[in-house]
Amino acid sequence: MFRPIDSKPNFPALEEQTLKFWQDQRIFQKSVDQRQDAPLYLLYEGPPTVNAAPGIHHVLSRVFKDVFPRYKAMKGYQTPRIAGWDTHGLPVELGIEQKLGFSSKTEIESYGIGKFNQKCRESVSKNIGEWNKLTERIGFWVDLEHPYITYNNSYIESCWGLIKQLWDRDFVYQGYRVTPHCPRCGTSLSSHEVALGYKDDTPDPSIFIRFRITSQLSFDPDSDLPTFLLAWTTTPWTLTANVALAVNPEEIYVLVKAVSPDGDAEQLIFAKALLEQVLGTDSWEILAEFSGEDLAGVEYERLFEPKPEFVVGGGELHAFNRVVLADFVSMEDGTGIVHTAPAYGQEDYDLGQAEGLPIIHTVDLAGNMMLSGKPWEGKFVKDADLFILDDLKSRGLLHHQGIIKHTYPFCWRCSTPLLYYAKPSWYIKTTAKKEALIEGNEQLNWYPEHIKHGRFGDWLQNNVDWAFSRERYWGTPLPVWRCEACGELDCIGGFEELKGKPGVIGITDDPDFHRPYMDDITFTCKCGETMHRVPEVIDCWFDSGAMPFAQSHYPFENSTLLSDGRFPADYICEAVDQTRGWFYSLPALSMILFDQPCFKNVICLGHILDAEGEKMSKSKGNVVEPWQVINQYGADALRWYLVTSSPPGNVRRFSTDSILEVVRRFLLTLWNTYSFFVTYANIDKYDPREAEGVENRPELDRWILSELNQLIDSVTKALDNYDVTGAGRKIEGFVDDLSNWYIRRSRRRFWRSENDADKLSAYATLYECLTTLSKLLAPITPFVAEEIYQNLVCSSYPGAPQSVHLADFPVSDPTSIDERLSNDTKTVIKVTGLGRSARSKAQIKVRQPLAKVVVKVRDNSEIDGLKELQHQVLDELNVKTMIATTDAGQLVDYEIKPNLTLLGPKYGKDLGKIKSALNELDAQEVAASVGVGNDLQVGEFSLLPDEVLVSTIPKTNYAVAEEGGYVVGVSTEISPELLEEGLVREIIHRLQNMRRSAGYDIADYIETYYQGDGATSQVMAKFADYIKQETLARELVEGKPPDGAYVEEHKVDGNTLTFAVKR
RNA sequence: GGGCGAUUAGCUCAGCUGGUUAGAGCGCAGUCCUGAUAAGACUGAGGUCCCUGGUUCGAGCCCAGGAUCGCCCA
Repeated sequence: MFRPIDSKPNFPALEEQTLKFWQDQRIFQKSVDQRQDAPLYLLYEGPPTVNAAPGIHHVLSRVFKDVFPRYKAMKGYQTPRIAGWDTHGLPVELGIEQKLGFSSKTEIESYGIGKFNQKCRESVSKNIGEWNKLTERIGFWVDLEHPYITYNNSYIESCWGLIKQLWDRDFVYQGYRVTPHCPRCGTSLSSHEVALGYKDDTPDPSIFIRFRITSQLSFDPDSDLPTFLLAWTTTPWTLTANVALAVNPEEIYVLVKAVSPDGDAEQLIFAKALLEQVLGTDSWEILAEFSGEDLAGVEYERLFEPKPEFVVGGGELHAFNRVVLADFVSMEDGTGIVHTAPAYGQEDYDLGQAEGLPIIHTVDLAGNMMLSGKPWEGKFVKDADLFILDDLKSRGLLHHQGIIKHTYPFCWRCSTPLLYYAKPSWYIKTTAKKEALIEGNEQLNWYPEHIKHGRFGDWLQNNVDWAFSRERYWGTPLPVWRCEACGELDCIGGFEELKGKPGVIGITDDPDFHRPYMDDITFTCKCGETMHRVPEVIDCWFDSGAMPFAQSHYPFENSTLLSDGRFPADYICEAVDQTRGWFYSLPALSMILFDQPCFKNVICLGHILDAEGEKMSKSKGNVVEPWQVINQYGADALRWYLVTSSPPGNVRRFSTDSILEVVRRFLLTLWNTYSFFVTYANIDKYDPREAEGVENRPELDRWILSELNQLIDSVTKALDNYDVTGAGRKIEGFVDDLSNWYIRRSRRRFWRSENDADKLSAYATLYECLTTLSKLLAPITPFVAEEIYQNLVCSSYPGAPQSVHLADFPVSDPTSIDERLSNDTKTVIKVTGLGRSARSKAQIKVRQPLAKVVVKVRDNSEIDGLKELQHQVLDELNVKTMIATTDAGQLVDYEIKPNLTLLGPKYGKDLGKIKSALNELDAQEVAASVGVGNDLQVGEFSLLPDEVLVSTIPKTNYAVAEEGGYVVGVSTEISPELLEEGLVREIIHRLQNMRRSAGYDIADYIETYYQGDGATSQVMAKFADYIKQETLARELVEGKPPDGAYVEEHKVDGNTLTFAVKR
């Protein structure tokens, strides 16, 4: 006996029971342990940042992370999965800052770094609890009991070990990094914060400046006139830090003779494309034309001579500045010559690095000009602009000026304009491994594929060194100590190493590897003075990129990690915003350190928007709360929706209505087939063990088993190819076939009272479909799969695996696949659909039997197939005979068309003529002639039979429906015998409904009473046996019903009848 | 401003190498069927395949430009 089930399931409640079963029996544990000696299949869990509670988008990635390891576990792999939590970083700090009401770093420091970091730790620890709860509830199987947490000492120490390896191989250096800086708050802003504060239509000066050339130019015609490079900027104050002018090597530049706004003749060099925009349409003359490349190295006079201490880094400052080449120089606005100040722009800085240009700082962190003896010293940069312009004007270097309105970032806290400002920073020299990174990317399988050479490939092509230090508090401390006296640097690769340093002090018994405790540890330098840790912590992306190693405390433990099969991972999955985050930090570290990529396959998910296509955000209040969905519909419904609704890489719109649709269309359909099976199997006391190896199954059973085995094939292929959406959609199609064709067609086989071979075969077949489905579904909807498996398999087979997730994934049996039968059945389904359509047009209900159906199919093999299965057609359409043919002559008239696929390539432009000539011919004649294989003369062209397409138009003496080459007609004449039969069917239908209304059980026997006049009650008597059999009636009595009977009055075919039923 | 992606019915999505009348599910209206079904079948309404050009005998699909939305970067 199977456990009886509710035909109206409460999925969330069922899932809670399943969760409890998994926990009590430690099924996840077992699913990993039982494959001890099997090959490994590894997922790296990209650690979610636990600075807030999880949202629906986290459910998305966690479901996609879950499916493949579950699948591989059933395929025989060992699949350990370690959970991980990303706990460091600015978002966590900002949350605490907000809670404490701080707006600057000085406030944090006076509050105390130790106390501040403690708050950060408490905040993320609390969130981990929330994340654990949701992770378990959605059935994401990952080891939550032994997670890696980036704030743990062991994790931090691994990061130190890796940094030390980079350090020893000269991959770490100190340089500058240009960050958006708020001069009022005195702090850098993250890109997210910058995005909060862009303002359109910000007015700024737009100025054109002359730079006097000092080189001899090869293309300079002999002239006494002074020659200038003309450059453009919107930030005059940065001119004080100019070190180069950049031109685009691909663009055309010109030397023009012009009259200046002041009326003097002069020679100017700038981009030809911007000539009219800058100088207007006349008053200039082109003297020479050349490419930007020709300008490389041209030298010019500096506008301002910096004090020596202003030069803080980069290359040497030469007597003259020079022109350099840069692809990013655009012809959109300005002059095509870009003023370059590496201290005040990211592009400028990168260019400076590439060209070995010096870095000049003329502004302090408060945004004030440094002391230079000029009129603008000590002024805020925006105020200094005026003084600087005056100065340039007085020296004849300002060509002209105006105002531009553009988009500019402001501080989201205080609305101060942000300055791009180069600050000291530590770098990892990723550019040294750029080619290896690009090569490594070739070895990765990206889903969707376009990311590989698109977004991610481009990012690698434009690789710049990784600025990995942060001037913050809650993060892995950079393990570099510096001697204040001699400047000696020492990178520490582990805690033991630190403890062993000469003269080390400040180490406590129970150390915390965070600030400020690490800041307090000092040791003695070779020179005899004290070494202190530098103040920076590291980018939390380094933390996450280090997870393949740090999650195992490598290299301090697990020394064989890289060689024992635990590296690289088979699979990772995150959303598309990670292309420059984790998708990068992960291979960057493993390629640089170990020369190999650390994962093989990656699914890159699209983002989730709300039902209107708007981004979900707290301020809009359109954020979907995952718990609400799960509690209402269940985790399986959510999982199925996320997996099947759209391909993983797409942006998707999320609405709870769609979840309801998924429940109805898929989960309930599945449930109903399951419920149907259990109901009847229990009535018949069906035992699957008796039915093993049933031979000679009827074609309907062979058909669904053929479909089932094809399904196993295609699901396996799809999942092997990381296409879970395809797998899910295939399963959906099968469940639809199973429910709406197999079971519908088989119902009578299950109702029959005798237990014959046919019935046994039906049970065995449906049982096999359901148990196989439970395994196919296990990776995607693990809960309902478990429910079906437990009830159908475990109940009958005590020796079976304890859980569906401990079972093997089904393997297709090729001998069960009968493509011919599958195709023939497809034809039958098509034909019956058309038949019903035809009946519907003639308004003849299916209960009314008809004499004949004529089916026109596309070829002779379909005729054979259809004849093979004709009883299905007869039964479905309730007709007596079927005629199958390829000639629709008795149903339709003919229509002819040119076969464009063949004629197009052959006749090309003459196609138009052929088309109109063909229209002139008699379709009936052409059809007949072409049908027997004759060529066809059309105007001047002779067409082959294949080159003419013959199709049909329905005639009137049948009710006809047509689609895709099939034509189905049902005869509309109804004889008295057929009418009588229809009447009997109608009566049975009414009685069945009455049984139901009376609330009788399916298997209850009844007594039936009827009273009435005319033909209808005669029919009752005539077909009494048949009616009794169909409605499970012991007696059929004409006369008054006894007390307690259920009575209804009916109008059947114009006669009034009183029916009564009694148990 | 740059890069990547998307745009097909009211909604969610298919659509093969360019080929004849662009499909499914949901929703809506109607008819039918039902002894598993919260279901199913059929019919109908619903399409500027984002727009504009181009290539081609022929474009939802290829090319160019543009629009809108999303993401990443400025």
